[in-house]
Amino acid sequence: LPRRARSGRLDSGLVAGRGRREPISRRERPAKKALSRAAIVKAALEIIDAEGVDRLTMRRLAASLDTGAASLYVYFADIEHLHAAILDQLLGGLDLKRGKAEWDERLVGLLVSYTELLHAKPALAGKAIFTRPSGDNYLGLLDFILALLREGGMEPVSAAWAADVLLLTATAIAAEQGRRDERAGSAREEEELAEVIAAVSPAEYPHLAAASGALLSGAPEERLRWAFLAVIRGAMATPGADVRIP
Amino acid sequence: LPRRARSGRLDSGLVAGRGRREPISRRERPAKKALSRAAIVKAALEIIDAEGVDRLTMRRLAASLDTGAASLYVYFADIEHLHAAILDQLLGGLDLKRGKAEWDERLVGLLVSYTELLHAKPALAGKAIFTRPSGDNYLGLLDFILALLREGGMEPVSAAWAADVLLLTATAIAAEQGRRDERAGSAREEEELAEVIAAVSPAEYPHLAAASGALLSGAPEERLRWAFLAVIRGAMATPGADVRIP
DNA sequence: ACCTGAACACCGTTCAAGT
DNA sequence: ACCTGAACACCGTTCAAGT
Repeated sequence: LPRRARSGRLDSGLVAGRGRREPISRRERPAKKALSRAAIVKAALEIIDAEGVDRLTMRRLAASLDTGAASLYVYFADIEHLHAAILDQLLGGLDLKRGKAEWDERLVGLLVSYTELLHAKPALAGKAIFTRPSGDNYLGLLDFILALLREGGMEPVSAAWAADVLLLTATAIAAEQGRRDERAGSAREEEELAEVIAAVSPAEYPHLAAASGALLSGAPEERLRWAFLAVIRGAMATPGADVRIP
Repeated sequence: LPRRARSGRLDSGLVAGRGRREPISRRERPAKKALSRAAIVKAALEIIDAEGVDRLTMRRLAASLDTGAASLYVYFADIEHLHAAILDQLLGGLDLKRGKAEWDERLVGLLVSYTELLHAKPALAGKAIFTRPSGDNYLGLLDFILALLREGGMEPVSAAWAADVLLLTATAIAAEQGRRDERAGSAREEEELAEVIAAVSPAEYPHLAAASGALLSGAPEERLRWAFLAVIRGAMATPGADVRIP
């Protein structure tokens, strides 16, 4: 095992007696599995769950796989492709069953599930706005959303554009909401905008002052369902032709 | 001027004759202005315009102001607060005039302007999803949107939630679209998802295959206007009570 | 083809020390 | 109060060299 023997990490585990550092045992790092896209994504998800998305870096991920960061570039062109693959894997947990409720109620439920899935990983949601995944699970989700919209009788162009907007909205809300939760720990100035809105001057911003109660009202899930419902209803009432620029 | 004399950057300008490096002249760095929030934001905008948002870092920004990165922390708690201040400054360029068109047409136009403003700065738009600005210009924009929605007769809670969703949607679209444009230079695999969608298997994803033409159809501005119009119409038809969870 | 260590070219933030 | 250099604790990506 020449490579492992040369490893600095392993060496420090073997040089015993100094500072009681936990030895890197065979239990922790069993029979060094071969690298693969799937194995890398799995390890990435473990890091995210254990320490949060911010701690997921190429270097840290590589270390958890007992290799160097450079090795990951055999499987992913860059960190954005890695993020896309992780997100697609996550989407595999979505339940795309038929169900018996009305099509719009099922669609809202699905989008809420999607948002909640991303909610715990706000940083990942933020990345997803830039790099949408193009894996099987994302395609399956998109296909299912289109099916529901068509089931509801939505015009084809509206349905296509609505699916796009709905997914983007869900992703953006997950990114925003999730980050807000993360910050809650700091406690000193959680929700700066909310505070500013609550204290805004009626003379300077009359409509804002009048609406401040409404702006801060509603449980997160209510507002989430409202957003999806509004987009669906609006899309239903808006054929693509309404915005055609000649 | 003891500090400037000690500056490594300036020294390298003074040691003449080596490699023809452009001297840091008084024209370029005139009479070293005092730091202030406004001066820092101004310098940041100059960097963004000249080199793109990705090049805007605390260290680089500080260097352009002839100081060290640590000095900026007197004015901004962290880089996110800096981003929020930059975005708010940018929003000052928005035209909030009354106009004579119908309220919804004016609102769509305003949101398109907002998106275009951010479009050139996709990375900044991406940050704005996490940290919304809470400066005067953002408040003014929010106030104006609320005024238009109320002018259209929208129910107060719907109007408040719609303003929030519209701004988030515009920001997310700007982030997504802008990044796509940035990538166009690479030319090898522009729009991975689009390619995948165009070539999707009808057996596996029947609705997606059927909608692939519609999904890729439409000019960016058509789709943008459609998205805003759909949200506005949907919000009009969706009172907050429709999603109240008892 | 796959994997590696080392290097390259950077980051944001903190802090003791100065003015 | 404001400003600084230096340090701390990191990053993503490339590349020559190995197997």
